[in-house]
Amino acid sequence: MPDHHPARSRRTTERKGDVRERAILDTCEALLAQQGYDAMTVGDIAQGAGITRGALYFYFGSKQEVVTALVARTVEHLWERSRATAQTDDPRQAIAAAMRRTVELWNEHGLVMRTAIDLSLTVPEIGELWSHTADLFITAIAAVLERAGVEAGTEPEQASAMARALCWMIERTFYHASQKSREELQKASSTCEHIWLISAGLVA
Amino acid sequence: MPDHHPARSRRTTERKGDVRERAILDTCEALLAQQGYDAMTVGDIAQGAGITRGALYFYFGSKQEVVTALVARTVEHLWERSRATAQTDDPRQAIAAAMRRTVELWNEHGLVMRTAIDLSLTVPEIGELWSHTADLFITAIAAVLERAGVEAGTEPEQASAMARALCWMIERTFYHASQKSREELQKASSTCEHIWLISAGLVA
DNA sequence: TCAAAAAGTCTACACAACGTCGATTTTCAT
DNA sequence: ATGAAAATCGACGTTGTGTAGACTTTTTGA
Repeated sequence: MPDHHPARSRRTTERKGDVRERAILDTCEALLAQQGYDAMTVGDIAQGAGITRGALYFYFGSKQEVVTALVARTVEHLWERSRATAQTDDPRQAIAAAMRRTVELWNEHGLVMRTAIDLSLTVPEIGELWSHTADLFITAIAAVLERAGVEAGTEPEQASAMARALCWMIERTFYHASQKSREELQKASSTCEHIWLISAGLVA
Repeated sequence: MPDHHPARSRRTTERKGDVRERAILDTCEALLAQQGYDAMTVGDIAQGAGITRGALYFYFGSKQEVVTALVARTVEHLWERSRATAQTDDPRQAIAAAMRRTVELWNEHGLVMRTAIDLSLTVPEIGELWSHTADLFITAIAAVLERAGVEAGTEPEQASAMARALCWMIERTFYHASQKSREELQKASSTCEHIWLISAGLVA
């Protein structure tokens, strides 16, 4: 709506701060991998981003806010990615596709996802982001179960509740497997897919 | 080997320190419920136990050590309790009994169990305790699956791997449900039991 | 073009919690 | 009752946090 200059792409300039902000998040992600959340200090992040602590506080109010922003950035990816996945009517294919996608997501973003899970209790904002993400998955799983013939509803043995349990199974199994290796993750995926299929009544 | 006094039961007296130590752990558990791990300070624990910080460091080297001891104490309970459970040959009954027992454990010790899970990554000792506990459950679940006819082995679709996934499903589902209410926990239990039964091939 | 406003940065400070130390008091077995 | 071991205390040094105010760079618009 604003900005009528004809031959100009959306945002004219990229604020210097935008670059720094990205540098901060990138550094945070790297440090998270190297030292873990507790060991990582605000000074470390600032240093890695090429500024002082004082300057970092211009961008974020605390270490928690930095990590929250990092999680938000990552979760954004997940959502985009999920939206972009082709839809299938055949439950079997839908399940296979979902598991394949999930493996990719954990391979790419496992570290941040694990961090998000770990901090969900401590940092309410992150808990919010993660539980919202989980809800998306639960809804998707429930839809597949229903299409496969599982009775719809929220009672303990109906689709919604089962989808929730399956979602947590996948989350936790992948959480552990992604800490070990890609091979483990792949195996874990097979197991989860198998249980999902059985739960949907799609296996003898 | 030492101590030959005939008419004396094992430990003659209970050291004053033993009482204090228990008081510290009790206080820690209470504070954990009230404020959570991060908010809880060593000073708080000491005060709650009726001593100063300095004195507390006579018993434990750090806040983490205190919590680790608390987790160890609780986990001890779990093991005793599990050992004391009647064994059944009928898989259906075994599953029902296991789930019933699990609900009880989470009702009684949910807070500490959740704390143990949360700190597993940060505090290696706690991670150790918890993963060992999980292994016990995984072994038990696998045994039931095998007795129900699931092929034994560690490949992705065999008993061990499935048991692991089911264990994480139960852990995570109970983790969340126990934060809400006993009713939620009960429902969660039904759902998990259902999926376990299906996975064992015990449901049409 | 250029000056004022906005954005970004730095150093220094005050604070909270941690863990340690040495001195001191209490407990307890003989 | 007494001496060694157990338990307690208060004070100290350290580290990491978040804030404040002064300073520099960048952007904006007349």
